[in-house]
Amino acid sequence: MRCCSKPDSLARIFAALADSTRLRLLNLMAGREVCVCHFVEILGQSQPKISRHLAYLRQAGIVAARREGKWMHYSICAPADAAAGSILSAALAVLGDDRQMRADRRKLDRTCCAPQELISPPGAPRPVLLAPLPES
Amino acid sequence: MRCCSKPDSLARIFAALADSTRLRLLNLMAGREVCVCHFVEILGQSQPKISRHLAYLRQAGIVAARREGKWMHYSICAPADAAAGSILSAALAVLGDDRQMRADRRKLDRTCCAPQELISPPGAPRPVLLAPLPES
DNA sequence: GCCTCACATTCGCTTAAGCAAATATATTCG
DNA sequence: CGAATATATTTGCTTAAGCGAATGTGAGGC
Repeated sequence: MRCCSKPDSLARIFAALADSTRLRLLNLMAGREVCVCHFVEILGQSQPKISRHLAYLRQAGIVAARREGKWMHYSICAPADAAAGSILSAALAVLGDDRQMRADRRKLDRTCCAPQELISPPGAPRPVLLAPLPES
Repeated sequence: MRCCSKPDSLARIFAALADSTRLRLLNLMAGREVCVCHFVEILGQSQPKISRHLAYLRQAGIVAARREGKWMHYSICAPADAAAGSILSAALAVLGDDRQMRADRRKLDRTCCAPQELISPPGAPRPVLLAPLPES
């Protein structure tokens, strides 16, 4: 399996969290599965950029992807390493205190609960609520 | 003050933690002030390398340096940002579960409690116990 | 089969990180 | 002041990250 030392694996988790775009993505995924189109819409950034960061998170073992027709849904999954999981939980908890992060989540809530009112291409999937992380 | 957005400041903390050498340094400093010579000795890495990583941590606002004669002592200080502080605490807590980290700390304990027995240049300062982080 | 939509990936570029080796600075001692 | 010790910084290099722009791919609809 060519696994690396534990300190390295911890460092890798921190590296995955060391980007504000990725933090915003994770914040939006906290507790729910989210479709890529919503990320693009809420962050207001280019689709390739969002996609690349999602790929990074997936490779880091932090998020899982699920295809549903044309749409891809992403959600947070507990990392294999328990220590990494506890760092991730701490990070998500702290994100909740941030203004920007809360604003992002409000936007997602609006997309979820007042669907065709303003945003999202018609027919876009709604964000779905998920159980919280295994180790909270 | 040219301060940056909160997500960016959080990302910066994670970046500071995203290196295994820096994690080992922080682990050794948890709860105590440590002299550079001990870092070099325990990690078994070059002095310039250690010094650069300490400079990085200092710039990130995570550690403070204190000069005492020829020796420099480093210790963890609570970051200005409370969220960053709570991430740092979580990180330090998790490090304690790691084999390598515990081995490092044992070495430092030996340097501290069985002084001239084997290691350290004669006259090197002893690591000093400090109060734990403000927000633990 | 072709077109479109929703994503993903590649390319070319710029910037930052990490390293070893060398050099500089500060302090103490003689 | 000069030498020695402890630490910091610079230099030159290699590698990885992040970005926009362009291109590729998989699923549905006609």
